[in-house]
Amino acid sequence: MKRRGSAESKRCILEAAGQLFAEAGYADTTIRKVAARAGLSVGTIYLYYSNKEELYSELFRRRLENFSAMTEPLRDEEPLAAMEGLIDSYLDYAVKKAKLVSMQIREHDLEIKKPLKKAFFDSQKRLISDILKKGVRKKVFRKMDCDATASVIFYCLRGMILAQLSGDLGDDAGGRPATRKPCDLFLRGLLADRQGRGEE
Amino acid sequence: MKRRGSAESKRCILEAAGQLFAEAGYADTTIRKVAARAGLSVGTIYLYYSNKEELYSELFRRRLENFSAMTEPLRDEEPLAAMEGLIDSYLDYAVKKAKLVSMQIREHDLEIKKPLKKAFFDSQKRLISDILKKGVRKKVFRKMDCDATASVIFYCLRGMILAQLSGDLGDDAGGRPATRKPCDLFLRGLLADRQGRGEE
DNA sequence: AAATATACTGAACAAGCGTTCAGTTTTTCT
DNA sequence: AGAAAAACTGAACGCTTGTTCAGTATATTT
Repeated sequence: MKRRGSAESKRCILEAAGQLFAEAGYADTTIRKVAARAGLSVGTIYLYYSNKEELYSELFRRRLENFSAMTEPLRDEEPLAAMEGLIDSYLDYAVKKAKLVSMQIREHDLEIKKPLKKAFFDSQKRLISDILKKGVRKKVFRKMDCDATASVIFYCLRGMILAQLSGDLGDDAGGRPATRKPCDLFLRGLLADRQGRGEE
Repeated sequence: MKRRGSAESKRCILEAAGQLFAEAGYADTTIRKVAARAGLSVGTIYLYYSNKEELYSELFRRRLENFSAMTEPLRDEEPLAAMEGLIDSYLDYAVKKAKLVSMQIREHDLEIKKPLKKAFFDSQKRLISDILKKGVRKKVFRKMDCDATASVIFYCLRGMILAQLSGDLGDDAGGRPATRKPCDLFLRGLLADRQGRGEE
C-alpha cells in the first residue's frame, strides 16, 4: 500500500526524528528508531535524506529559523521591555524544549552545524545590539560598547538556559522560571545611572 | 617485561584517557585508543578500571577538584577583586582547556557525572554567594538576594565559557580574553548605587 | 491491460564498540 | 631453584550502528 505521498512521508520522518533527537540525542537516535516511529522502513528514510547528518541538519535549520522569527519582533518594542522579552523568550524556550536544547548543547560542536549556528548567533547578537543602541539613544541605557555588550548578554542568556536545564532555578507558581528577578542583574548593569529599578 | 608497577600504570592510563577524552569526546574515545596511547593492552585497562564509565568518572572528579582548589582562595580577597578574579579564572580555564571544556559540555548530561556535577555546582555557587555577602556587608555591593544572584552569575560565567569556545570573544595582545571589559556588566549590576566604576 | 513511474521494504554488510578470559611473562617470596 | 603472586596480553564474543540494494507493491499513464 502506498499510503502517503512523498511530501507527507518526508514530513512524518522529520517529525519522528525531531521527537527522537529531542528525547535521546544525536548518537542514541538510530535510523531504525526513526523509521519505526514514522511508520516506515529503514530504506525509505534514505530515499528522502541521504544520511543521518542531513536529516539532523534539516531539523536544526528549521528550529533556528523558528526561534529567530519569534524574537525578531522584539526589535520594535521599547528597549527595556525588549530586553525583558528576550530573557523570557530564552528561558521559556529552555523550559518547553528542555530535552531538545539539551541535545543541541550535547552536539554543540558537530561540524555540520557550524555554519548554521554562526549565522544564528550573529543574527541574535545583532538583534540585541540593536536593542541596546536604541536604549542608549533614548538614554534608558548608559553609554556602552553595544556590540561587545550584546555578545556578553547573548552568552549569558545561553548560560541561563544551562541553568534552567540543570533544574537549578526552580519555577514559581505559574510554571514560569523564577529567574526573571535575579536577571535584573543584567538590566541593572545596563540602565543609565541614578535610575534604580522600581521594585525591590 | 613488567616495566611499570600498578600505580604507575594507573597513572599512564589516566593521562592517556585524559588527553583522548579532551581531543575526541566520550563516544569517540575508545578503550583501544586509550590502551594504545598508554602503551598497554586493552585487557590491562580493565584490570584497573572496571569499565569506561568509571575511567571517565575518575578523570572528571579530579578535574573538578582541581578547579575548586584554584578558585577557593578567592574567598579571602576583597569582594570586587574576588569577583574579577573569578571571571578571570573561568575565562582562563576556557582558553587553556578549550578541547576539554568542549567535551564536558558535549557530555553535559551523562548520568555518571550528575552527582559530581551537583556537588561542584553547589560549592561554586556557595563561593560566589559568600563573596557577594561579604561585598554587601562591606557596602561595596548593593543589597540583594545573594544566593539567587550567585546562581545567575555562576551560569552566566558558564555562558561566557561557551562564548570563549565559540572563538567569539577574540583576545587582546596578551592572549588574555578581551571579555573582561564587557564583563563589567555584571560588576556594574552588583555595585552599590552612585558609585560609578573608575574606568570608561 | 500493459507499461512505466513512484513508493516502499528489510535482510544483509561492513565496521566499530565495550568487554571478557584463557594464557603468558615478569617479579617476588620461600 | 621452585612456587606463588602480580602484571599484562590480544584474539574472540556479542551487539549495535549507518548504509545499501535487489526486490515488491501500489499508482499513473498510455
